[in-house]
Amino acid sequence: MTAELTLTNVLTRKKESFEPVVPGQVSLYVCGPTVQDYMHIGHAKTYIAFDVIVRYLRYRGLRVRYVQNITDVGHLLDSGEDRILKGAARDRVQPMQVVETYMREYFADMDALGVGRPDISPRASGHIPEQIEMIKTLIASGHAYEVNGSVYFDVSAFPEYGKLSGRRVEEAEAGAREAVREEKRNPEDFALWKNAPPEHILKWPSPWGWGYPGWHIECSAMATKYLGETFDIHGGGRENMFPHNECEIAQAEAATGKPFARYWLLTGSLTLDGVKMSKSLGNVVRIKDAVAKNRPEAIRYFMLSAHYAGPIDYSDAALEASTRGWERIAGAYSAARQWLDRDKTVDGGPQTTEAGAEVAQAVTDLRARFIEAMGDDFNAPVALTVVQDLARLSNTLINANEPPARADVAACVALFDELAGGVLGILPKTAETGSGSAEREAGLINLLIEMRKDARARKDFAASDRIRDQLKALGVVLEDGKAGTTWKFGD
RNA sequence: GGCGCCGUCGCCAAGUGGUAAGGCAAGGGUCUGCAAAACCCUUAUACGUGGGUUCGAAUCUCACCGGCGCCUCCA
Repeated sequence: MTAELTLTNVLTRKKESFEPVVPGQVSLYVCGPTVQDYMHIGHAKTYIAFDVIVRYLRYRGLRVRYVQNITDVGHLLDSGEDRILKGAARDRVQPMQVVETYMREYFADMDALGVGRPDISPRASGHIPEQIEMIKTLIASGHAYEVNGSVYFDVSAFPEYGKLSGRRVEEAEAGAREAVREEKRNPEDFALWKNAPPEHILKWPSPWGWGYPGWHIECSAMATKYLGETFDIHGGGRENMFPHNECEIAQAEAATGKPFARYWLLTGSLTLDGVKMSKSLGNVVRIKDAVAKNRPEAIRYFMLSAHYAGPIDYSDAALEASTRGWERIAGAYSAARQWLDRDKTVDGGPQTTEAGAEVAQAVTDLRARFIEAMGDDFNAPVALTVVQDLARLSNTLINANEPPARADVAACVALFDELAGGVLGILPKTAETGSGSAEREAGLINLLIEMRKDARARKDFAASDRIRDQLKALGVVLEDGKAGTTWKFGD
């Protein structure tokens, strides 16, 4: 594949051609979740976006190392203090038990959404020595200073601070408590290490006494540890651009003297019915609840229907519309697969047709359009339209008056698997080769379809409608097409 | 207040200098025992508003209006 690969680099505010540090390989770091509560659909947007980006890069033949951290310490212990520590005290559980619980929930949610696991999921609590080392380096180079057992980054010692978010130092405002604020030389300085009050449960020994790491140092330390001092892509949600991502850059570049991530990809935010989700408004939709009400593939379709860098508004109506759009693709895929299965046992169609060359060319064109769309800053919305066009091609083929060639239908199915399945991950899971019971189920349904076919042949429509209605009550929908009856799960 | 993103058909959404993709919804048609699905046709002379640049702008520029995100933990 030689199609171009460009992406919008937030750091330069330009669309650039992607050139990895090591040709053929991609090092990617994405800011992961703070595991202190159930994951919500905003997380789903970001991680589905990077899941598809990683799938596409691999599809293009690149070797990807995908690192995504788990924040289980740090700022969690600061603002999350009441939640974690009070809750932990009340329930008499260790903070790490809380963290463990939600980390498992996070992975379960991602699995349900078909989001592939990162290659490395480093936890902040497991990299305290690395963080301490980096802090020591920063102190030695004059970029940080210690006060009362805490260490702060001296923003004035890093002139480039603000280059990602476009903010200038003078604009920064300290958000820390007054006591902490007074310790700092400048209000915009931020904590690398915090002295632990006696009531803190999670704390570690350090050269500056017992304490815990600051909010941002984990990402700098873990990204450079697993990807190198300079790596290719850093991703995350746009709302973390400042201060989190900005501080990551400052820490890492001040410590190593080298550029940190070369390309920054930030995802747009998700709103719910037009407003931001927040716990105080009580309008947070958890992933597990969304998955209970919608097909995971349809949720992916919805998230991919808008460009990753832009915003998206979640609502029941929007999900409904996306589900309909997804069903067209899933239906076309399912129908084509069933056509192939039937064709094996019944009278096979012609192996080639005059239209064959045309179909082959169409398939080639669709693949090229897909690769080009995704290669242009991962334009998934356009990629989806290519899959929609494939659905039209496939549907037209198997519903035509002239029976299609088996090879043509097979080519459509293969392209569905390759693009919609492999890269976008939106093909119905139930259509994949299933367990023994799934095959038995399919066999039973096909038996009923045969019996209904016989009933229709002798004009016994009461019997044929009974089969169709009863199956529908069981969640199996029959659809009569030109080439025979297909079935799908539905309501 | 500062930084940044955005405003394209009823809804969602691509397009970022060359004359408006796609999906959903709606209307008409074909197919069907009926139904569903599918397929075909129709639906923005128009891209928040007003100027400017250009042979030419939804695309560049200025102003204004409106929405959103961040500036405090947040994907």
